[in-house]
Amino acid sequence: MSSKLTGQHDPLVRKLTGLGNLTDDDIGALRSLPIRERHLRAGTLIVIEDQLISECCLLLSGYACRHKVAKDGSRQIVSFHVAGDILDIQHLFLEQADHNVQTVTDADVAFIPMNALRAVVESNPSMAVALWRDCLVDASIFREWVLNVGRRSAAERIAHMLCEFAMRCESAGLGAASELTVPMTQDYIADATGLTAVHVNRVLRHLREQGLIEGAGRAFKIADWEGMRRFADFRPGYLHLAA
Amino acid sequence: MSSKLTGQHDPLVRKLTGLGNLTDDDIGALRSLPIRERHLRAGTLIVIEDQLISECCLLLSGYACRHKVAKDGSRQIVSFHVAGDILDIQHLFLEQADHNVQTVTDADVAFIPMNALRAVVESNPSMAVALWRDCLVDASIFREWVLNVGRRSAAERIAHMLCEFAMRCESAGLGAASELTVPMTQDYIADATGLTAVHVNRVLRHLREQGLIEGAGRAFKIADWEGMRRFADFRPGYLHLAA
DNA sequence: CGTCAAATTGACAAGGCTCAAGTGCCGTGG
DNA sequence: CCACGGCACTTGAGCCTTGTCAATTTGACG
Repeated sequence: MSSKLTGQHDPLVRKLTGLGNLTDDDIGALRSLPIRERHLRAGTLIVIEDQLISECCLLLSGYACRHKVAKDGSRQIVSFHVAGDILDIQHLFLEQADHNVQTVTDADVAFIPMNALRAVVESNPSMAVALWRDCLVDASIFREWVLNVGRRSAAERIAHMLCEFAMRCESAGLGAASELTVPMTQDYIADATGLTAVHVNRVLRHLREQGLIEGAGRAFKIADWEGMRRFADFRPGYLHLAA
Repeated sequence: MSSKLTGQHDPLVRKLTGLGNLTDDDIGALRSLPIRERHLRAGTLIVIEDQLISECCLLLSGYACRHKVAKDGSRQIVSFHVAGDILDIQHLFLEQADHNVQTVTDADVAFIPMNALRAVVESNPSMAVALWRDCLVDASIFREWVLNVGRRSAAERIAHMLCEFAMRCESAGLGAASELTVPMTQDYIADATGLTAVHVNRVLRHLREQGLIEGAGRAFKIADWEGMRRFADFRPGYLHLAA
């Protein structure tokens, strides 16, 4: 189960060293965390609202999202996640899940017992700071999403979401933002922006006509990064990425 | 400046003991934090986006909000705060502000040097857990706001926001949720829900006609708590209040 | 009593939703 | 190798919720 010799922990180590200064000791502690690895098909639910959580889930490859469901059954995605992201670190100190976590594509995930993680946090202050900082960045992104969904037009919302997603992929080491092909369906984009899939489709056509994105159907990418950034009012300070 | 003898620290102590088990030692450390107290008029900006932050602001009385501004100048409020709330704990580990903080009413606030707070966190693990937990609850509320603004009708949004606000006031010791008179103007409600003030006015009239709220003009309160809860789909689990 | 911010109301416009039909793509099974 | 089924994408027509603009009223306070 434990695995000091393989590279399973690498995405996590990469992520956390980007968040703070980890000592060799910290990294050793990270690498000795017990891990249960799983391959999941697209659309698999990992965390379900109201569940009691005892394991922390780390995304090793693929994409995932967190979402909540309204009274009428409609879904609101509250964040997307890429390789290296910790999907439910909030359960370090909150027992009960307040939202669902689901894979968007096929994905490899690693489960770490929350107790083991709590133990590492207690004995490694700089690890605690890195993880705490990760929580704070998460919260900052949620704030930007409230603005995005609350005060931007449909086209701006979608453009902003795409800019953020591309930049986070780039910073996770998945390649240049301008080369990324978007992995989610128009349904996912709709649920993330508070729109309907039909309207997302129309907006994407519009963005394509403006030359801001390119590529047909479900395989498109950002064609004019600077134009998109300006159109979407994307100011990435809120991602708090290392300079 | 320091003030072991006065009750200035009490709202903070109240808040944090609700978040975790603090030892006498922790509370002593809290009470010996240096504090600079100020009275602020309604509408005063406390934190401004992009600023570098060196002090933490605690709300002692009155109400405050955090907000972001879109390209076109429109404003999105991302959270409201009540007495006892820590307004910018995120700057414990994020240097730069990604949003503004502003008083909604006249308010008393206390500024604590961020360094002093970091020192307390380092030497008092249970304090760290309580503050970390506070950050996690904050984030959970932001997620709910994304759902609120993204997937609920205007009336449901407003009703939900009012339910949350009332319940948080109650849990902060400001009196029963059903007795609270709402302190913000229709402009604030609009900016918090992603609507216009005109439409908020129309919706409030509607809610009044339904008997869900009562009271004229700027002084109204929830008249039918159970009805509001049901109408707004308000399930307070996401507030992670102590049982 | 004047002033100013907030609330209120009406008429009209528009952005985004709903419903419905049709297309393209890909994996599966015969 | 082809037919089939399913899912995602695409497009159109009409409607509805909410926004815009503008005028008026109300209430608090000096």
